Amino acid sequence: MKERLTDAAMDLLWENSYGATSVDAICERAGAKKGSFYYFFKSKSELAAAALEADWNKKRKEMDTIFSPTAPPLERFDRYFEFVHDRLVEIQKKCGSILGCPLMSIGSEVSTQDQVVRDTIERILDRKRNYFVSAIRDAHAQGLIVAPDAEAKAKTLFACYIGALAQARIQNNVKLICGFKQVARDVLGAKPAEAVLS
Amino acid sequence: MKERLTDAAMDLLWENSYGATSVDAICERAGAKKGSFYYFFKSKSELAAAALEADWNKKRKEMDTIFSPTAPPLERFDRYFEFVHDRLVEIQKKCGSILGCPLMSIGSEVSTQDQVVRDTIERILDRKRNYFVSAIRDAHAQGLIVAPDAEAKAKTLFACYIGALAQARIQNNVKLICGFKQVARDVLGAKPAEAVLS
DNA sequence: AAAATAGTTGACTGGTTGGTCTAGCTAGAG
DNA sequence: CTCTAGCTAGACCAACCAGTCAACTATTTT
Repeated sequence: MKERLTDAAMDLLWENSYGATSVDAICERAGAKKGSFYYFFKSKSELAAAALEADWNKKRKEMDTIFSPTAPPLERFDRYFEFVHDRLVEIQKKCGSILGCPLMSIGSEVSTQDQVVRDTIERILDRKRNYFVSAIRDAHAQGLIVAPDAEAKAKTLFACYIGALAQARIQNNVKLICGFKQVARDVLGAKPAEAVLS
Repeated sequence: MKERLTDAAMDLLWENSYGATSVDAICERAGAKKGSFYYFFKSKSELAAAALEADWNKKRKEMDTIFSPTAPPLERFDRYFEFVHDRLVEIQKKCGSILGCPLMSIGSEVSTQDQVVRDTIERILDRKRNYFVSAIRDAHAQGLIVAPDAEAKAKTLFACYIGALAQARIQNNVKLICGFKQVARDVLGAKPAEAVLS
């Protein structure tokens, strides 16, 4: 039941927003009653934090696969952005909209109002960013890009990435993400794929 | 009074969020009564749209100055990002938080729920992006950067920019914006300022 | 001065919100 | 069979929500 609740919450939070998602609605979708909700979670904001954390744990394995150190560093990004794109399109089929990044939309909604959720989001964003950092570090070490400060480069790319996702959500337009693989290479300062061979 | 209402709405929407901003709160801050509110606006969402539009009109002149075609194209960006930074810091002093870009946070909050506000935001974002496009076009024409597709480049830079703002809000951290001038130059593929002279 | 227009007031409504509480259910251990 | 711990049911609450309305005042227009 606890899992059903976090799943339902995640769906609704992502599709709508924190403010527009009521506890009643979450319960209804999860097939639970109010009593169960407040048995497992002591507030709406704690549920949101738990839902985000649970969601992250589900995605973690895929992230580990995609960003596996055995893959060529720049390919990791290609595969990641392709993966995200495919998933967003799939969700768009279900719910009619490009939903972007939940951490981003929920994060900027609640950041001034809910410290618990904000902290959770910050933590998860940081973990995600770390995948970027090590891929960039590896790419630099292999001479594929010039990025002596991998942290800074990762921050830039990450900002660019969530910015693109945010725009995709606002405009309900997937195109921005389609072409993001190339944008990422530009931002990283990588030569285009074919040029690397020559 | 109408202006007082849009101003109050803008403040509260930016500092908090759409969902967390009640009509009562807007009225209280504007020193108006409910009746007046609904005399001028027929709904909360219409007020939000009006507030965003009014806010844009206030900023427009400054944008025109900063992005004046008489200024060297890359300097326009420098001055713009500096301007945004200063303003965000100033607001942080008042309200304690880095608030990022209101279009962004409100936009991704309401995008799936409120078509009126969403359309307004999309329109304003587009106008903003256009300043980027022409500056990039000019920079390309003057050989300062290589950007044959100015539109695409502008989209990338813009995504990067609002992504950085979003992160700044979520983390309540201004550092990301401090260094954004340099990031922008990297994304644009410009040589560092001193190198241009040599 | 009369009439029309523009803006203001605050009490009001019906519905929803996040959250509480208690009584009861159910499955497994003794 | 009984006891108990984990869980569920759903009625309930005060606060708050967006939005309405008829009555009022101030300003212009005629």
